[in-house]
Amino acid sequence: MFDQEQKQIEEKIKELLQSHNIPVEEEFKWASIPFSGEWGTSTSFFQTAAQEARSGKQVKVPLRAQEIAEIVRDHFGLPERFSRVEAVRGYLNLYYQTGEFSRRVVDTAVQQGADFGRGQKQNQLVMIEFSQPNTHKAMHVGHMRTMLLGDVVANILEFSGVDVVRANYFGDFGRDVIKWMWNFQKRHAGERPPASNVTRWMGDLYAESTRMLAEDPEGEAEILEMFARWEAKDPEIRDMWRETRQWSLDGFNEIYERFNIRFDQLYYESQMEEFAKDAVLELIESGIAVDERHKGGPVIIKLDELLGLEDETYRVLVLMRSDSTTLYSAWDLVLAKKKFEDYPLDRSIYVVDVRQSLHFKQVFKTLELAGWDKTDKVFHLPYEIVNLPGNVTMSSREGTVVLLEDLIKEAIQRAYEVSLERNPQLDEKTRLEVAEAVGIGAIKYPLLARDNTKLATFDWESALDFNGHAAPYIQYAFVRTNSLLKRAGGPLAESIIPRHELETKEVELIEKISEWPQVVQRAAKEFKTLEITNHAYHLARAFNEFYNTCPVLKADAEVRDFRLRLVAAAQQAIHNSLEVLNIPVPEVM
RNA sequence: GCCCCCGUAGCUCAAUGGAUAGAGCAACGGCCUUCUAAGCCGCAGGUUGAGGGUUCGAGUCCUUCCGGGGGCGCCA
Repeated sequence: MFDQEQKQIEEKIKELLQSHNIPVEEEFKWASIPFSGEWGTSTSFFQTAAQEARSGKQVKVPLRAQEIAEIVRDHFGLPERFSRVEAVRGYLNLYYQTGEFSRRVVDTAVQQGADFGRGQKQNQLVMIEFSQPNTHKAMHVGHMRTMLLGDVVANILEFSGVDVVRANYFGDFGRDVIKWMWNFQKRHAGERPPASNVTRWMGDLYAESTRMLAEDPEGEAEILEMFARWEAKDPEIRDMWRETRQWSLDGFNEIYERFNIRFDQLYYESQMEEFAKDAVLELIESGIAVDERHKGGPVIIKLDELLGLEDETYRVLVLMRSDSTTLYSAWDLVLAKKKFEDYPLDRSIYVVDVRQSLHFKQVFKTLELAGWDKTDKVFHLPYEIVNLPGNVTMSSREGTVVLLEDLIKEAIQRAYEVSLERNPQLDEKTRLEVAEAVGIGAIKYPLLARDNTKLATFDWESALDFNGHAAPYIQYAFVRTNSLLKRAGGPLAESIIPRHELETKEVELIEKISEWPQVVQRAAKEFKTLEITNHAYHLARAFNEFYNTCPVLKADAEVRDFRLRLVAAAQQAIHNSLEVLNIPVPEVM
């Protein structure tokens, strides 16, 4: 937010160093000063000193860094709008004239409103593929991570200035789907799904199909036959498939709506499968894939051999079964290209769990070998899965799942109970809205606040714990800002330079608000939702501390006017961070 | 066998290679006739799994171990 000042100071420092025959760093790193009640920016001279040492000068780096910092301090004077400059342990610390900078931070947040922190348009188009549920199965807590990660990374990129296409890729056919239909036809012909909780019903029938198959000696053959009819596009089977698939898709949409997640582009595995056979044949023709079907084997690509690698690295990719049906590796080859045919993409991101890392390495390498020129634009964004206590993997087949529907229901119920306790006089309609917002936020937050590479373990107790570092804490801070501004009534005062000595908590809050734009950029660069949750939490905490220390409505007129503007700025920053996280923002709690 | 990830306070997790490694939970002690206590303050808690290396500087990068998890030819 203070790029201009930093640039100017950079230039001055460079000149100064040059005139002292001290080597100049190409790039300046600016960081905030560890907080001590004042607020400012700092840079260090360790690298410069180290460069001197390397060029043969006899210097001790830390001492020399401090020396340089002092030289700069002494010859620098006080830059405009700064209150003081100090040289400490190799660092040059520049303290802001808090009044002027505070005004700018507050004004920026208030004026830019919903756009506060939004990056400049970059003329870049990125596709993010996420969620990828399998139809005819339930949606469980394990499916939540890709949904939330994909959705919020998309928001982050969008907010940072990139154009985004949100894509979903449904697993809508295959053996498991046929198995479901086989059981449905035998035991549930003519039935319709219930009005709500569709995915549970679909999941129950899937589990039943697994049980029934185990005790039905004819089952295997019947399923194979049905699969063959599906492949032959038998109208009866295709109709049943389309209809039942839609039930699943409708069920998924219930959950997406609950989470406020939308997609711009839907892909289906069945769609890719149609083109996959030709793609595989081409790879055989071009000598990349090896056809072992004549000896009862599959069609494979021996990647390491083709690349002349001694160590096992890419291993072998199987594209087609010995019975000439294609595998998902082949579909992914088709889809990767199709995305770029559909959109002029600069980047194509796959949000898929870490267990598929090798798969994507293989697919991308295969495309490269086949001469596709866009493999530098495709990127697998892996995340660790959600387990159950005792390192139990969630599996529809094993029945070791916590259904997403149940979690959502429980979380909202719990939020409702807490609301009754905390704020009894709320009317019923509002309370239901609050419960929804708090419940949904509470289950989203923990996964977004965890590094993608870290395994998550689901347990009911912590999932329903709304205390401390959690979404309700941030939502509550927002509600407090809201309450203050409402009570104050009327429009905010005009832009104000505070005349009073700012309280530490005020300065701290202003600093957090000022950091928001750069947090967005860093999160976008690293695809890290964690950056946003951390910052939202820090904003909320800074506000809560301010709230407890600094009277707003009861302060003297001038202080009150400034603090109300500060509250509005904090509100905006908190609001925008929750928006990016796609966590609901309740007006009251 | 080859490859990937994780290891930080009692527990769950943070920390663009930068200054004194921070939060929450749990424990203990305070703060509601004062802007909503889903809050705030205090207290305590650490050989960052171990060794070696790179660097002015390492929880962070490299390397060797140890412990845990995951992936590796016809599931997705």
